[in-house]
Amino acid sequence: MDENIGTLLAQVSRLLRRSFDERARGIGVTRPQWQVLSLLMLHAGSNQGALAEMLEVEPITLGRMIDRLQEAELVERRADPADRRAWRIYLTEKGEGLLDKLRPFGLETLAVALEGVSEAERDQFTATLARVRTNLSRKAATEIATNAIVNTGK
Amino acid sequence: MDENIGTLLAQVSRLLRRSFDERARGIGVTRPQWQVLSLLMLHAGSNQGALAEMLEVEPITLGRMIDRLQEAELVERRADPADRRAWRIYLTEKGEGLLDKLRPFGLETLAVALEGVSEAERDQFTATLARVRTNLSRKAATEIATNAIVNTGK
DNA sequence: GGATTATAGTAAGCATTGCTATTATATCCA
DNA sequence: TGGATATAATAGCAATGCTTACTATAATCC
Repeated sequence: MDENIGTLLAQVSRLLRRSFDERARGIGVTRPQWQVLSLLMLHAGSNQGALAEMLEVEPITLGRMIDRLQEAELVERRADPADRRAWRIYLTEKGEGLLDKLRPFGLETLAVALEGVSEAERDQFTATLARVRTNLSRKAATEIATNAIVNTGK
Repeated sequence: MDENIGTLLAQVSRLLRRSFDERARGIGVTRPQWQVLSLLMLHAGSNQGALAEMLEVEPITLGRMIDRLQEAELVERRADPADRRAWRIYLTEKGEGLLDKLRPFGLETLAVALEGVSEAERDQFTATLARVRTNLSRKAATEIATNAIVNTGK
């Protein structure tokens, strides 16, 4: 009975990363790096704290990923004109080009992972994952608490 | 649209680890270490390769976790009498005692994570996770290929 | 029986991730 | 306005995890 949900989830997450990394190895980008690049396509100019929050990692974790991506010339830090503590992060042209190459690897990894899983099951699976994320997220916990106070104290 | 299943899964797995580690910090054991200890309760005397396979990690990864658990006197390596290359891994008494303390933390973490997820949804979720693990596992891939040959060449 | 091949485990090196602590800058409030 | 507090980012340490390379031992095959 190792079919504990937590263990299973950890295993699947690791296998998924390994599967993507095997495919993308030639390109020299890991899955977490790819996720940062993808996020930057949608949220160019965000600062490190905001990106960390979107990815549910600690700011220092994201900061070091940006270090490496900057070293590889895939992203660049630009000073925030309004806040001298903060950096704003942008994809470089090289980074944008790489994203186009990586997309097929992501799709292929997911296709293999979800083979034999119906459309309905995928939707249900995504919904449950999203719910669990909300349950565990520090940000969500705070908001829920705040709402509770607001609602109770109406 | 960051609701990519892969990203979501990685986030949830990370949040789950963080949540468990927050609870178990005082005890000085991380979630992956706890998983190794739990596995040893069911499969005492396994060698490192077998444990690594059950956890879907590489042998070297498990070997170093055993190093640390042995250093903490939670497990012990005994020489395999029939194979001088191999170690057989056993929980110590201290390790068994710790497991009893950790179990509530694991249950609490999972309870928080799955709040608002019905029994049926949990079963479906577990089933999908298990399916994805099979799809991504190297061992499974080999077995499937083998079965295909066997079945085709009947 | 002896060479070849396979298996168990370890070593080195790197990336990812977290914790706590620290620095620099903003913001708030009295 | 000036001190307290909050926020953005970084530094150091430790654990996890993978790849490649290596050693020691077993198993196999001619």
